[in-house]
This record gives sequence, structure tokens and C-alpha cells, in this order.
Amino acid sequence: MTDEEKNGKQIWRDIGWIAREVNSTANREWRDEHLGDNRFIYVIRVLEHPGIGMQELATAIGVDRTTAFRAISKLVADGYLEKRDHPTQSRLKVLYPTAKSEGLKDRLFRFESDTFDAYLSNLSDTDVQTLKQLLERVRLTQLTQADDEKNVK
Amino acid sequence: MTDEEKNGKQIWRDIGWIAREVNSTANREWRDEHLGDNRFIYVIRVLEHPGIGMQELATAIGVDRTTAFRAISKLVADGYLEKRDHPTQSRLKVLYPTAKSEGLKDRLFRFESDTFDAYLSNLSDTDVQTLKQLLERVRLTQLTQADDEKNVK
DNA sequence: TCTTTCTTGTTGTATTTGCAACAAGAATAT
DNA sequence: ATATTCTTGTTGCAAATACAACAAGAAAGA
Repeated sequence: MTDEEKNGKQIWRDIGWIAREVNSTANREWRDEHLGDNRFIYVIRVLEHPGIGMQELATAIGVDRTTAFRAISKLVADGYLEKRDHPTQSRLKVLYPTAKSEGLKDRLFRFESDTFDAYLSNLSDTDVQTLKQLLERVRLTQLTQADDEKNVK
Repeated sequence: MTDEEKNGKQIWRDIGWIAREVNSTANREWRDEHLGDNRFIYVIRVLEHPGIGMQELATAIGVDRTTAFRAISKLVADGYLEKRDHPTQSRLKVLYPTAKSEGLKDRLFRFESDTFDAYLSNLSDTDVQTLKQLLERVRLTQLTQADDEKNVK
């Protein structure tokens, strides 16, 4: 085992590679519904957390808030999301799914599960659990440092 | 443990989140040297594999070849890389580091190791090994399906 | 051989992305 | 209270990204 393999370099590379790979596959899948460019992710998150704030959503997904703003604007224009004023603070906006996105809910959720399950097909159930726990700890490490993640994972 | 936690959904989300987080941190770090937008990655790969082809590099990084082409063009213009004709097939181009990028080699390599090591600080050595092996298996699963990755990992 | 397919480099183009900046309301401090 | 800082929504802008398309050489098949 070389020196290179002792540090986290390869882990980062693998994570980056897998993320890009899954992402571009998913985006191609949803392009026809105008849900490419990661927009399907926004819809999934809003379906899971109706009433979520824009900033919260951006942080959860991990994109710049201006990027999220524009993606959301497009989703609103396409009828997938509804932007409402915050019940008490009129300055804030919150997001809700529409009938259109509710209609896609099952397909979206199933897609998300099935796609990544396919990538995990070579791993045993135990391995999957281990991987999930390790990744969560890595993510939470970052959370401690940055200290800017909300409760939406 | 809910049903949701049995499938790969959260793994994908964590991978995506970590990848984005590390990436944007790294890009901010190297922006001043005009090595933002993942360009530092190209330099690292060429330093590791002098003479690598453009297509090979694009595949290894996981971006479209036209994206790689433009990033490389910029790196050549900025003096970080040199583009040469393939020794035997003049149609092909291969990439080499320059004195400028060689001079950054140590800093680049150290950065790559240190950055991700920081994200792994909460994991034991055993955990890191486990995580690395599991991720590699996930990446190789994809390789089997897509069957379009070269020998550069 | 010759034709067809594949690979590679390259450019045009529409779209997305992130950063900087600004306005305005909220929270905090003095 | 009032001044200052923080947060959020929003737009302008430069740059990157991916996809389509094209040219030209390579490889493969007939």
C-alpha cells in the first residue's frame, strides 16, 4: 500500500466522481420534464418539507442561494412549486409543492431510491449500512466546522 | 429505522453534499491562481500522469470533453499546462505540466491530502480504510455498467 | 479496397452557476 | 431609541457547463 492510499485523497476523488456520475444520469432522466440541472432535487426536497424556506433549501442541497433562487423561479414558472409569503414574516418566502409535483411524487421518490440502489448493488446490506454511517459522520464533521447547516439533511 | 433509511437515498445525498462542499471550498482556495472552477484538479491529474490524453483526463475527472477542452485551453494560456501532439498519432493531443505547475506540485498535492483529511478527522484509520474500500466498490460498479472508464482513476 | 463506423479535437449556443451588490426588514448592541 | 449588523430576496454579470454539430483521421467490416 503506497503512501498515497493512506490519506483521504482517493476518497474525495471517488466521492466527486460518483456524485457527478449519478447526477448527470439523473439530470438526463428528468430533462424532458424540465427538471434537469438538479431541479428534480429541489422538487423532492419541497415534497418532503412543504413550507421550507429558500435559504434552508439552498443549504440542504448545497448550492448558492442565488442559484437556488433562479432554479426555484423556473420551477414556479413551470408549475412545479408555489412560492408563498411566510405566515408571520412577510419578508420571507416559503415553498410548497403543487398538484403537478404531487403527481410526480411517487415517481421521483422511486427514482431516487432505485437509481442509487443500482449503484450499491455490489454491496451487502451490512456494507450499505456501514457506508451510510461513515458518510454521515463525514458530513457532520463538515457541519461542525461550517456550522451553517439547518436541520434539513 | 424507517424504510427510507434502508435504501441508498441518503448515501447519494451525503455524497452529493460532501462533494459540493469540498469542491467549492477548494475552488475558493485556488481562485487567485486562476485555478478555480476545478482547474486545479486538471493540473493535479496531469502532474500525476504526464502525457495523459484529453479524453482520458475528461473521463477521469468526470466532465464533458468539451468542458475539459476549454478548461485545458485556459490552463495552457495561463502557462500551467502544455499541449503536445501525440508522439505517433498526430491527430491526438497529450498534456504535460510546465515549470509553473511543477512549482505548485507540492502545494497542490498537500492541499488535496490535507483538505480531505480534515473532513475525515472524526474517523479512525480503520473507518477511513473501510470507507475508501466501499466507495471504490461503488465506483467500480458504475464502471462495469458504463464500461467507459480508462485506467486512470 | 472501399465503405461505414468510431474517436478526437474543436466551435457555436443556450443555459446555469456563483459572486458582487443592493434594498429592505429583523435582530442585536450601545 | 437608534445605530449597526445580519438575514433574505433579488438582479447584473462574467464565466463555466453541457449538448449538438462538424471535420478529419483511425479502425473495423464488407
